[in-house]
Amino acid sequence: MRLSRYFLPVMKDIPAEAQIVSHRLMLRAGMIRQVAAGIYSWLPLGLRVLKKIEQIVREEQNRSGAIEILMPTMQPAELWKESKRYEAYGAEMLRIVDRHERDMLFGPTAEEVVTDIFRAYVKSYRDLPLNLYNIQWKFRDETRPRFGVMRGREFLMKDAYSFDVDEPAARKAYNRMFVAYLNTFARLGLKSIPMRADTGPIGGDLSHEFIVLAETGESQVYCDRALLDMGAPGPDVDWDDLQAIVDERTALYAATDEMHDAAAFEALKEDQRVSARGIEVGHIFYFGEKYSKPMNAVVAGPDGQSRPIHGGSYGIGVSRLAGAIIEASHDDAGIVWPEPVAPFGVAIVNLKAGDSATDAAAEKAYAALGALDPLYDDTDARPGAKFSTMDLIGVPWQLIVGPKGLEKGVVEVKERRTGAKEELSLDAAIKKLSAKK
RNA sequence: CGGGGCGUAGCUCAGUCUGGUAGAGCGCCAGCUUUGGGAGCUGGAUGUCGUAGGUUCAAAUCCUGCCGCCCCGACCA
Repeated sequence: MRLSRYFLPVMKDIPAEAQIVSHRLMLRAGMIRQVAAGIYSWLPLGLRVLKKIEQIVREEQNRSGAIEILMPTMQPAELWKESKRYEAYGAEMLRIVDRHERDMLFGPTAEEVVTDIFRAYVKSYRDLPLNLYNIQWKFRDETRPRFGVMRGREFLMKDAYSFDVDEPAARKAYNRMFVAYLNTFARLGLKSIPMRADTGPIGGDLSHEFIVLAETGESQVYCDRALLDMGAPGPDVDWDDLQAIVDERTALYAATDEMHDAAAFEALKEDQRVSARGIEVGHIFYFGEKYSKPMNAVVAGPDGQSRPIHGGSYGIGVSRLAGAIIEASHDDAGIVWPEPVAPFGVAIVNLKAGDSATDAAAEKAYAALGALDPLYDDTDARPGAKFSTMDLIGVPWQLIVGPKGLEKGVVEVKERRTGAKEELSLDAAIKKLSAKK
C-alpha cells in the first residue's frame, strides 16, 4: 500500500475523550472513530488488525473441530421468552420493536438462536459432538461504556456453542475450547492465564476466564507464577484427550478478584505469587441443560429415549483484543504490534520522495517485499514526521531509504520493538526482511 | 443508575467569573526556503460557540429545559 493513496488519519494531539493508552493510541493511529458512546467505526488500519485477529481466532476454532456459521445481529424476542432470559437480561439488552410491532432485540449473545438451529436439525446422539461458532457483532447496552473498544457497547465476539450427549462428553468439548484458547492467545502474541471464574448470568458450574496481564487491566488478578512460564500446548495435541493439559493448568492457583481465596494464595511461596491487573479476553462456560431443557433441544440416545443435550458456550472478545494487545504491547512512541496481527508486515520509508535514486531504491524494495504486505511511505513529508508516524502505528519493521545512506550504499532496517537499527545494502535488507515471512 | 465534570475551528484548548464585532497553537490550502526524528517564513480558508427557549439595546458569556460526551462508583465478552 502506498501511503499517498491510503487513508491513515493519524493525530498528533491526544483526544480528550480517551484516558487509557490503547484507546488513545487507537485514536491517534487512525484505527477507530467513535460514533456514539461505546460504538466505533473501524478505519482502514484498525480494520486490518481486527481482521487479522479474527482470522487467527477462526483458524484455531476450526482446528479444535468447531464449525463456523453466521447468525444474525437481530433476534426475535420469542426465543428469549422461551429460555426465560428475556426478562432476566434486563436493561443491558437493546430491545427494538419492528414495524409489525414485533419485539426484537440486538443480540448480546446467541445461545437461543443456536439452540433453535440445533433442535431443528439434530435429533440423534450419533450426530454429536457438535460445536458451532460464529464471529458476529453483539450489543450490550452497558450503562457506562469506556476504554474505547475494550469495553464498548457494540463489540465483535467469537461465540461458540457445544452440544453433547452427556456431561463427560461436554467436558471434552470444554477442554477443546480451553486448549484452543491458549493457542489462540499465544498466536496473538499474548500470554493468557486461565482463571477459575464466576459463572455470572449465564449460569453453570464449570467456567474459566482467560486473562491477559496488563497494567491498565480492569480486574485485579492473582495467580501462581508457574502459569506465566507455561507455554501454549500448540496444535499437536490429542484433541480427544486433553484432560492432562487442562489439569496441569487448573491445578495451579489463579483467580480474579471475585473468586480470590486469600488463604490459598498466601499458601504459595512468596516468589510464586503474582498479583497483577488483567484484561478478560475470553470466557468459557459449561452450563449443562440450562437452555436445552426449556427450549427442548433433545436427542435420542442409544436407548431410543430422548434427553436434553449438555451445552457450553465460549466467547472471545475479538474487538476487545485489539485494545488488549496494545495495552500489552506499546511504548512511549506508540503501538508495537506483534507480527501476527500487524496491519502491515513492513514499512518502507522514503526519506526524500522525488529524489530519483531514493525513489528507485524504495520502489525496488516495495516491489520485492510484496509478500510482506508493505506500507510504502512515498509522501513528501519530512523525515521526522515519517518516523513518528511509523513508530505510532507500530509496524514491526521499518526499511528506511534515504539519500545519505544510498551514497554509502546502504539502507537501514529498524526493528520497531527494540529500536535496533542495522545498515545493510538494499539487497541484503530485502533478503533479511523477506526471511520474516 | 447514583455522584462529578465538560460541550467554542479537524485536534488540544483560551475566552464564560465581570454580557459589547470569535481567538491561539497544531492541522489544512498556496508560495518560497528547507529535508535523517513531528521544519521556518509569508499569505489564506475553516465556527448554526451542543440545542431550544428566556432575560437584555446587546448573550459563547446570565437563567431554564433538553441532548451529547467524559470521569469515579455499581454492572459487564
